[in-house]
This record gives sequence, C-alpha cells and structure tokens, in this order.
Amino acid sequence: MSTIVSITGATPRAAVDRDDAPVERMVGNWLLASLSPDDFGLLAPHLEPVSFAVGDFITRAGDPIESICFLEQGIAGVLDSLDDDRRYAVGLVGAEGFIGWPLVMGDDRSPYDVTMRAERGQALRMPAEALLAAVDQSPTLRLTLLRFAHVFMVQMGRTVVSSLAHSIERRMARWILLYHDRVQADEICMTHEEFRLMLGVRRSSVTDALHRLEEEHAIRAVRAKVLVHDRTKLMALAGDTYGQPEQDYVRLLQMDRRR
Amino acid sequence: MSTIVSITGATPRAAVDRDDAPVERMVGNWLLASLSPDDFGLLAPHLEPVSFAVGDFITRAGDPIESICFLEQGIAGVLDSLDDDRRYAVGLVGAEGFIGWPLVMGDDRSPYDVTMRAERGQALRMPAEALLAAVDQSPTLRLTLLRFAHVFMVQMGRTVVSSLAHSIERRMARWILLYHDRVQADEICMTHEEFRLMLGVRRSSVTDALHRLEEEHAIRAVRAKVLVHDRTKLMALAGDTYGQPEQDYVRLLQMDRRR
DNA sequence: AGGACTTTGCACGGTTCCGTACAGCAACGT
DNA sequence: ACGTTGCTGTACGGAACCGTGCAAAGTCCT
Repeated sequence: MSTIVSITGATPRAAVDRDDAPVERMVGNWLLASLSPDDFGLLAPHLEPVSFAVGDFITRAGDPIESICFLEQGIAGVLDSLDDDRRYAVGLVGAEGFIGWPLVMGDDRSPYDVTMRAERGQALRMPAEALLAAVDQSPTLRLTLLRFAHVFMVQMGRTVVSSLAHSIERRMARWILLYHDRVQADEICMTHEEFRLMLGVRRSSVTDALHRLEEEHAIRAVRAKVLVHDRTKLMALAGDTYGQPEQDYVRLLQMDRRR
Repeated sequence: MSTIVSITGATPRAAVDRDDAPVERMVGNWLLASLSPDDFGLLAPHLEPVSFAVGDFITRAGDPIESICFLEQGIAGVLDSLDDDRRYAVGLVGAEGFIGWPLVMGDDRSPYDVTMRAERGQALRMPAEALLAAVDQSPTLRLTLLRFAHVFMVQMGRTVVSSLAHSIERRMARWILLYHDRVQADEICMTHEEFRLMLGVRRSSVTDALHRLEEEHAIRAVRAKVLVHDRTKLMALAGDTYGQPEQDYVRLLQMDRRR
C-alpha cells in the first residue's frame, strides 16, 4: 500500500498549503491560482464574488448555463436526478475545480443539478460568454479547464466501479475522502440524510456504516458531523477506487507545483 | 411516455439511415460523417483502416494514447479496472463516437481499457499528434470531438444513477438499448459472461434477468445472442436512465440532420 | 459419431441491503 | 421549563443478490 501513502503526500490540499506565490494567496480557487498571469488576466475583469447557503442551487439540470463558478470555499454536490424526486450524487466539486464545464465542452445546458453542501459557500463567478471568449483566446486556459473536466470524468468512472463492486462501508470511506480532500478541515458537516443521497442507500445503512468506520477508529461521528481521524485507514478501507483520479489531478493540473 | 417514443424516431441510427450526402456514404463513422468537408479534409490524409477481433485491446489503462480510432463497425467496451483482475464497463462506444477522447481533453494517457466487443471491428485510425494538430487548426472539429466526450460523460452519470437505483433487470434493459443503438442490427452477440462484466453482477443473475425480459417479450435470448424484439418495452423497463443522453447526442452532434 | 469445450439453467444457503417503524437524544425557540 | 423539530440509533421481516456447484444443452473439432 505504499503507493497510496505517497498520494497523500501529493494531495491537492498539501500542494496548496505549501504554495506561496503571490497570486495564489489572493484567490482561493486552485485552478485560478494555477493559471499563468496572462490567463488569469483574461478572466479577472469578469470575476465577481458570490456566496451560497446550504442547499442553494448553483446550476439546475436542463437550464442554460449562464455563468460559471470557481468555488473558493465550500463544496458542491453534482447530482443526477431521475424523473421522480430521487437524486443521486455523481461527484463533488470544491476549490480544486469549477462548475460549468459543459460549457467548455460545447454544451450550453447543464445536465446536472449542482448544489452547495457547506454552510458558507464562496465563489468567483463570471458570465458564460466572457468565459467562452477567454477560452477562445487562450489555448492554455482551455487546456486547464478541460483537464479538470477530464479528471472529474475519471472520478465518475471510479464512482461507477465503486457502486458496482464495493460495500456501503467502502463506498462511504471513499466519499469521506473525496469530501475531505475538498474542505480545508478534518470536520465534515453532513447529516446521515445527506450521505444517503450520495450513496443511494437508506438512511439507517449510513448510520450502520459510520459505526463500522468508527469501530475501526478511522473517523468519529458526532451529530451532523464526521471527524476524519485516520486518513490512511480510510484509504485502506476505500481500496482502489480512491487514489488514481487524485494522482491524475496532480499530474495534469499541478505539475509545476510538485516541488 | 410520448417523449421516449419520439427519441426513437430521432435515434442516431435513423438519422444516418436517412442520410445520403456523398461523404457520409464513404465513412461509416457518424462523427466523421458529420464533419464539414474542410474538417474532414484535415483528418482524411492521416486516417488508415484497421480491424479488430473480439477482445482486442484498443487502448489500455495507463498507456500513452498513441492513436485515436473512429469505429466504423463493431462496438467497444470502455472498462475501468480495479487493482485485482475485476473490470467493469463504464460505457460503450460504437460508430457514433471515437476512442481516445482524453487526448482532446489534455491527457496523453488512457484512464480506461477499451476492448472490442463485436466479431469484426473496423475503424479508421490516426496518430495522436496528427489529431492534436488538426484540432488546433479547427475550432469546429474540436467542438465536435469535445461534444462527443461530453455526451459520453453524461452517459456515465446515468450509469452511476442506474447502478444505484435500479434492479439488475432494469439495468440490463438499459445496456441492451445502449448496445442496440450502436450496432446496426437487432441481433446482439453477447454471452451472459460478457453481460456480467458490464453490470458487475454474477453470471446467473444475468441469466435470470434475461429470462424476465424474455417473459415480457422485450427480447429473445438464444445462445450467445440477444434478439431485440420490442424496443419500446425495453425503454419502459429501463426507465429514465435511458433517453436523455441520447437526446443530447442528437441535439449537439446532429442538429443539422434532424430534418 | 464421439469427445472437448462453451454456454446456459438451476438450486442451495448465506449475506447485504431494503422499507418501515419507532424511540431516544440534541438543538432551538418561546 | 416546555414543546417542537431535526438527527440518530435500533429493530423486524423481506427482497435482492451473492458465491458456489453442478447438470443440461449447444457448438466445434477430429
């Protein structure tokens, strides 16, 4: 399992913590922070700060994408919904990415609901047309945005495999890790009911799985919160559905920051 | 369910059947066929025909992408593998798309195994560098390729939802439809063992599910084959995890062909 | 025709997970 | 203090699905 441990060392959060270039101090979004001054300059005039509350919709499935969001704080769930009311999480986006990638891929509508999952979400938003214009001007900017979409896609593939092959306990460990990677704290604020949506299971199965993770001392579960206690143990539990997309993210989007 | 029936009418296969422009006679790949003469001209000099046998690898997970393939005949399974030997299908690609899209998204390695699932697979292949050069020259070509990747991604999202929410029988109906869309016949050559991989279930569960689909007269299952008998019934069984990505495909990639 | 091999049908007990229901407990307002 | 609301723990029977093993049936080769 030495490969997995090495991923921890190169995890996106660590890379950002270590970073101290001036631009990257100013913006909390890692993608924006990784842009060249020129590329950032293309976007900067159009960026405006916005904030979200828990449950706020950032985009709605089927709606035209009018703006894209670079999250700086908080974490968003990407949900695919069936015709009935049930919705299932297909991914998470935090400060490591942006919301609205279908635009860069040639679609003007969002296939997903994207909702804020954290208490105070903050983002930099810009109009769709401005982004498309910027992307047409700068191949490197386009590359960065496309690479994020690609990593997200790889992530989704692992979600498929995970839901086909793994028990609820393992899948839960994976989602906790994905969440943990994207918030800047060991405290994950999420009720069992919210976990239920991500995993597509019934609420009490979440309770049971959390208990088992707690027995293994990987986490501590308190009311409406999960405290990450032992990341290494979580990774061992999650197995091989966690790790590879994270490596891809570092390889494709933080090549110059790996020291 | 009238919306679903209307999708059938606008299904990619139908659009191609109706088509009779000269270029589109010559190439069996729908993406290539939909390109403008100029865009097609950028690719044509580099395209060389190749053929594949069942089980042949078109790309291997982790390997550099040296060429991309536009399938003309046959159908390929996109597989994500765990560290052990188990592999699970995350999608299918036939003549409606191409293999190697990570290249266009800024990655030079394939995250997936892609293997030929049909008896005689035929494709037009071109070197990675040539494709990248062509894409840099033509924004519209890039758009087409990205849009395919996007629809494939939406497809994957539905696969997640389907595996979380639906019974084996429903998921099976969905995969049969996806397969049926991509081959030009009502005869699907696939053993229960191969279905097993796509669905991530045990082989005898496939047998049972096929029997239930057969009881409803949606299909007929014979040795190593499934005969699609009633597409409408399959769509009703598959429910809402089938249909929307197919509509997106038509909307984004065949806008000018819908009559 | 006979044998080897692949594919399919079926059955067994065991496990995971579901749907549902209800009770205990924490947080919060008044 | 009190009730209200939201979150969590637990229990029950039942359904879906698993792993396994084996027999029947189809296909192919010689």
